[in-house]
Amino acid sequence: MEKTKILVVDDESRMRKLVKDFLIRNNYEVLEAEDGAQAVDMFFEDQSIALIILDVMMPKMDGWQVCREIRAYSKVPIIMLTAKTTEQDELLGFQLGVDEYISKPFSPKILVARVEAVLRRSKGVSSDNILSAGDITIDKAAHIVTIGEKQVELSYKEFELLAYFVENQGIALSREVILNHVWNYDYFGDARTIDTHVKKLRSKMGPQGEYIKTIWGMGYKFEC
Amino acid sequence: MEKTKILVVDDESRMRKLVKDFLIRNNYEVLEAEDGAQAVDMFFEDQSIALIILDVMMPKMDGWQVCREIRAYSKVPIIMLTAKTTEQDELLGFQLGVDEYISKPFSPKILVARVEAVLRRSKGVSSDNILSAGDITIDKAAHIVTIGEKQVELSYKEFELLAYFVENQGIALSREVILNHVWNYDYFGDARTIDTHVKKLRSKMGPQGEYIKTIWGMGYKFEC
DNA sequence: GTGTGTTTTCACAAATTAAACATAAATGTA
DNA sequence: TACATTTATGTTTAATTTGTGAAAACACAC
Repeated sequence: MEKTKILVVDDESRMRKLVKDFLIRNNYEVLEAEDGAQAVDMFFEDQSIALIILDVMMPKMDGWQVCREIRAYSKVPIIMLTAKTTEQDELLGFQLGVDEYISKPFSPKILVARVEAVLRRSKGVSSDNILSAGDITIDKAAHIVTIGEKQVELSYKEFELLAYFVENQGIALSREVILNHVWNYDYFGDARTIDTHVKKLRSKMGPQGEYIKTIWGMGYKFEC
Repeated sequence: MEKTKILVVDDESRMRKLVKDFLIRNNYEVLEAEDGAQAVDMFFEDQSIALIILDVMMPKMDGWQVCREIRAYSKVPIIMLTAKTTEQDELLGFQLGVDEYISKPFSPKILVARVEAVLRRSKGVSSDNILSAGDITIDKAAHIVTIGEKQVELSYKEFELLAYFVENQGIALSREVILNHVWNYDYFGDARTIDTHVKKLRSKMGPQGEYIKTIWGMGYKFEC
């Protein structure tokens, strides 16, 4: 699979390098921009940028302004780097559609964890009704699941369950939570019914069935 | 972890029960008030209420008035239940600081989704379940612990215990306190059980296992 | 009604974890 | 140092959770 592209915007080259290094070490592809104008240009030229990390403090055009311009056209996830986050900032950021903050100085682990969390969130919310994970494609409108080139025949419940897993990939889901979302809220059946569906899903999905991981004592998690 | 408390205000007990049921099934704690005065009283008595769901149409004091009184002192998120939302209503609500509307009749999914969205927003943008200490990162959503670059496989209890330690780093924790938080309050087993888990945690954590320090005659403390 | 496919329940085996126990090691105290 | 306590650790036992196959319940078309 293609590496995920991240655009890092900061006027300080040292900071850009720092962030870039962490991300590259975690298998991301990194583009750099040293000011807002360049960032906006790059973003509109390269449609495959999956995430933007934006420093707030920049000469000429500050991070908020960059955010505003990009948000006028795109819902791409944006993470803001701030010296320290005040409530004011958070409120402003929220109105502008910022997805996450990271306060400087930050640890590499936090940076990567936040990046992953934001990407995870944004994955589920694709513009149309098509979800995907690895080589699995789910067309919610047509109720069709494809793995690789081949279409997989799933029953209604199996489909709903898989779609829910993919919408929440990377997140550990308890049986209770799954029941509430995939079944109706007024369903009072046995939670073990999920196990049976998971079993059938795994067997129908072939090797990709292993994407559905058991979290012992907790529930399940979908992860490629 | 503590459940999130939601105050539901409606004069019709049937409607209260309906909303309450949905919320409880999603692991919220629900308080009820049957009129505005009671709602305001309850809110100021219980500081831990995280969200208020307010019916607009109520005898004596209507939802708008309740909202006004609460907003005079608090920024607690408020969701309004309306028969049908007119632009007028929205404008008024917006001025009063209403966070969200739900039109009756509503589906349980919509209710819970809105509640979750509002709570997420109110927690600040960065509401991700990521803890860290030194080079240890804990992603509570994904149920993943990373030390340095490497992922560590922990059992359910081990994960919960480590998360609790990291959430309370630097604080000396007695066995009793640990039992009450990581195990259930109604757990009456041997407190020495903790020792066994600490042992396994330390061994799985390698050198970082030493972050879990023994406080002789007292309990344990996590510190980098 | 019959037949077909789906969903749910159930029972039991397999896997995994949690708890208990026994003993060794460490710590604090007189 | 000797003794009492407390903690660490390796091992054993018990309990819990999950996987699986099969049967029962259900839904729906014919």
